Amino acid sequence: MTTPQSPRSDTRARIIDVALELFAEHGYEKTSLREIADRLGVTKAALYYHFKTKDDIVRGIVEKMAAPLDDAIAFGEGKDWSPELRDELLRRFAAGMGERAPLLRFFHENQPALRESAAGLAFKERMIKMITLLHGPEPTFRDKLRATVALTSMHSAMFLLKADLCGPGRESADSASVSADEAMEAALEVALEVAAHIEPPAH
Amino acid sequence: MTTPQSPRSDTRARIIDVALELFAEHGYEKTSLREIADRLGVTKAALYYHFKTKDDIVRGIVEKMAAPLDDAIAFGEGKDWSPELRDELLRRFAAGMGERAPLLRFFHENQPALRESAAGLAFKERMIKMITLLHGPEPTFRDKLRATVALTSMHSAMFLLKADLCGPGRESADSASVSADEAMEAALEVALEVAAHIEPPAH
Amino acid sequence: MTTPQSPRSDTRARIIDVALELFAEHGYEKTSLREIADRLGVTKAALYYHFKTKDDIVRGIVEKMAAPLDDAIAFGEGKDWSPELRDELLRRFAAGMGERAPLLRFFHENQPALRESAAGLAFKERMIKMITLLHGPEPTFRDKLRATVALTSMHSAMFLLKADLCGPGRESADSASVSADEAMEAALEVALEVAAHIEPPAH
Amino acid sequence: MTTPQSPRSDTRARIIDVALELFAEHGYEKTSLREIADRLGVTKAALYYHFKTKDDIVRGIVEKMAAPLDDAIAFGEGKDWSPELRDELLRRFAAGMGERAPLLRFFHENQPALRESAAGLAFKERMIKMITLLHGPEPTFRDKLRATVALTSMHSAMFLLKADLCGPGRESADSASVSADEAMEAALEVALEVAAHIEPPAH
DNA sequence: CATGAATGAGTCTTCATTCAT
DNA sequence: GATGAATGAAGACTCATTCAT
Repeated sequence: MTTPQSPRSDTRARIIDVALELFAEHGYEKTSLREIADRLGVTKAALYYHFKTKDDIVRGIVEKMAAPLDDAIAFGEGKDWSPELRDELLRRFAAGMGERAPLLRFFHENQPALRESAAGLAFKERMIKMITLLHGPEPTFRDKLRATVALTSMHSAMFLLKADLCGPGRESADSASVSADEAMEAALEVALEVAAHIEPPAH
Repeated sequence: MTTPQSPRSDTRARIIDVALELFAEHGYEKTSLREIADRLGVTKAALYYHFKTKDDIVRGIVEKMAAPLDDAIAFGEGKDWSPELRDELLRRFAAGMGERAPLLRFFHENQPALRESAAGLAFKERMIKMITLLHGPEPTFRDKLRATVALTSMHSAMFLLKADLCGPGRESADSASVSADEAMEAALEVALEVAAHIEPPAH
Repeated sequence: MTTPQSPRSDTRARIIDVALELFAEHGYEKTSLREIADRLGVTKAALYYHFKTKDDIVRGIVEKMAAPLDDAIAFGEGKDWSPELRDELLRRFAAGMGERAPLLRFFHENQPALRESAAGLAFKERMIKMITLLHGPEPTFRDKLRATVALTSMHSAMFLLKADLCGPGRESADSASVSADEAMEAALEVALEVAAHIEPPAH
Repeated sequence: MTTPQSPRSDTRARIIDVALELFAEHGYEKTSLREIADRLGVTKAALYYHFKTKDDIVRGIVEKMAAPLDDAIAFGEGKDWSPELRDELLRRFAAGMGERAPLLRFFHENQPALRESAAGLAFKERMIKMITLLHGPEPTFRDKLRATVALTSMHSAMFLLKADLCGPGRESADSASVSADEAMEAALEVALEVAAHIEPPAH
């Protein structure tokens, strides 16, 4: 069903890339199909050859970019919960999403739009699945929250990265020189810290 | 005729309340001035009597709702950093923002719109200030990130709260029964956990 | 009917002055009552105390400013046409309107608005009356046209005056230094030149 | 279905024609895009397919209609000034603009709107260029004014034509029967009269 | 595969005007 | 004499979407 018989055309893939970039940067609502089309050098109508609707582009984005998340979920599902599993899940999530930062940004910063979108909800389902895998069985609300917060640390790291650039004269010696990769590394560490507090039932 | 409670029309205040409610629920872009006006039983033009522009309503929201944040900042500013100060700041932030959850939701879930808004940026500045007070002097990037993540825990708690309600058949015994207040309490605890890892320079 | 029993309030007069200034500068349509009110330091509603409607302000302008025109018309009416009368009429028109340049500008540059305005038509009537007095009895179309063109020379002079300021690098030695008064003088001369060609019936 | 006359839609051209007609008749500000669209039997949005903005329609009008003016300017530019050149320029201007009377009307009667329009200023530049060609080198202010007044005679003729029709009971025997063509002829003659007074430097 | 042309619904915004106080 | 609050109508403009070619 998801495996196409042919490369599905280059344009389709380019639309997805450009759309995600713009959605992450300017937001879903503020990004018009014309902008996407213009940046690709095609007409709006061309987009409609590849996608039935604007929301369908989101579906395309999710389908293409959520693979690492699905892999992590597949890896965790069925296995018994353990601190090691928990940490491995976070590592896989970080590895997969670190390179797909725009997707996370899009997800976190466009909830209102995504809430009304089938594709958006599908991605949210995955995030929630990931959360449940992280906190394991019989979680307290606190545990659920720790799992959730751990998953958001990546996005927070990006927020910080952008914020430091704009803020006037607030560049402490070290943080100004942090690269995106280093930021993601730090995000994983902090995520592990948070998750470490998750207390499994003492069976 | 419509029972005016106070001599000076309270319409302005009502606009702010309704607008924040709708902005948080449906998003800034998806909330039209017509919706706000309708829910208030006035015409769109009435909104323009009180606010020069849609974005100006955001400014109004921030000005009215950011007071607790400002108080917390004022409390922390000038004081020497200490773990106690850090925790007290978080407590004050939680106390102030817990009751203003919609504001936080609006802030986190509408970044694209807020990025292009003077009022939005003003609020962001406050959040960043709060972050710097939390991590104290000479922070590592990790410390900054911990401060940031701590501040987001409140919003994550709300995300969880909503997610549990909507998600189909995923109500684990305890979390379904968590009240908003309990959630905020948990959020504060997790925030304190995260912030506890902040390592001050060993002067 | 036009003679008020009292100074009619200072505000009324100030409204008229400011309105004409703005109407001439930015045009009738582009000038909002708010602009007029703001510049006067009063509220829009205050304007409505003095004038029933926006168009009524135009009526006020005409009533206050058209006096010199009426004087010239009164002077010419009833008298037998002669080249001397014609020239004297032009001189009086020039003397009266030179100081009321904004009125002429308003009239010439806002025809579309004035065409739909009772007050505007009233002023137009006066201009047409002036034209008929200028060309005298049994005019050819050419004569009428000469009279018309003569009356427009004042406005053309103002057009030139403004145009020279903006045009990039087009300031020939003499014209750049022309004052408004000199321009009006020149306008009268050219008007007399044009009118001189009017050929009266050789009775 | 609606009999498309030419392969490439002629809608753009029709918009320009209808828009100029309405702009000249009711004024730029008072003409809404809905009116233009309605008269063409299309929707407002269709206008926006062809023109980015209302002002862009003006640009379209000028680009399409100013050709004769450009031709006259091209003819005059570079040539040494002489009374013959001056008169030939006027003749060409009259020939070109006589058929485009609405454009002149639009220009003269909508200055406030045109002053704020790039397209409007572009046309004004041409008019000013035409003026400078007419008066030749080292003009006195009077000469410039004569050139200006000469160019306005066409518009004054139209003013007269319309005035006679509307004015109540003021139709002198001959002028009522003047056709548009005759009026333009008269306008050219008067223009030549005015321009004849231009005094070139006695080099 | 893709475009050119067009639509319908809706957005923010502005304005002249009104009226109780 | 004047204001504060509000309205109704309208305006320019944008956008996702459609469809014949």
